[in-house]
Amino acid sequence: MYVKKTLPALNCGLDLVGEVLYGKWKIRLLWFINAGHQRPSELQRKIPDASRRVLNMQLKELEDHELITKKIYPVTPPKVEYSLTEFGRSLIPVIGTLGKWGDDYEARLREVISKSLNNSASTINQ
Amino acid sequence: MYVKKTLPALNCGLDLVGEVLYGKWKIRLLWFINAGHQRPSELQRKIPDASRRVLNMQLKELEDHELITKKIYPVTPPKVEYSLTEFGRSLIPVIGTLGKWGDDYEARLREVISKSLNNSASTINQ
DNA sequence: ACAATAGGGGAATAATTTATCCCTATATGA
DNA sequence: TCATATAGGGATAAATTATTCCCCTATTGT
Repeated sequence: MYVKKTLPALNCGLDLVGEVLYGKWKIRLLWFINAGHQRPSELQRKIPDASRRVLNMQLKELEDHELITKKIYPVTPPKVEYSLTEFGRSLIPVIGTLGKWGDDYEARLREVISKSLNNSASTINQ
Repeated sequence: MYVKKTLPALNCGLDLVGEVLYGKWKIRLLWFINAGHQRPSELQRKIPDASRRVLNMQLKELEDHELITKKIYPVTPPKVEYSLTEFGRSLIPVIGTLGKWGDDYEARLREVISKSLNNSASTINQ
């Protein structure tokens, strides 16, 4: 298992938020769980660009940070459901704000993102 | 220069936000620039945990994404000032929300973060 | 002549994160 | 018997991100 070699900086609130939210899919995981997609396979279908493996790992971290809980039903085939904790739920409005900004500026964002992608890649990358 | 090999997913607003904000120091850079710390050396002093190099790289990306502008004064020793664009300024309330959540739950966050750090590292890492 | 200041950039390397591949287990349906 | 669905983990490879080290510019002060 991988162990961090450098300790994170934890000065202000922003550092702390970064520590629990920094991960490519974490915000989306929280968002989808909140939206009622609680089972791993559902989440994987919702986020097809992420590998199964990394979703499990990030879910584990969210669980370690007490933003979600995992309930395992002792049935076959196995059934698992994730839910937001009270703590995790308190993050939802914050993520909502983030998503709203993204939606509000969607066109602008697509423009600047594709501009800077083209900028660095004249080379072929599929 | 490094060129991305996998294209980012850009489905919803959250994906787009992620694309421009995902970077270890970007949010803090925006925050400090907004707070009036506009010169590179100031920013480096404010964020001593980041290397000078990576701050320059992330500032460049923020500039490419049109969230900040860079003004170079033709003097010696050189003087550079970053400012938020109108677009970048629109992000400040969002970052504020994020930071407020971090501040509100500071104690709780420190607790869960250090718990999960200890959890994985029984090994020495300074 | 040399150091300090202010700002940067290239190359190599280290650290971290994500992806791929393959394996486990049980029950159901073809 | 074999495929499918469900959930997950280990090992390894690849991709990405960040750090370190060294170099360059020009001026002012010692």
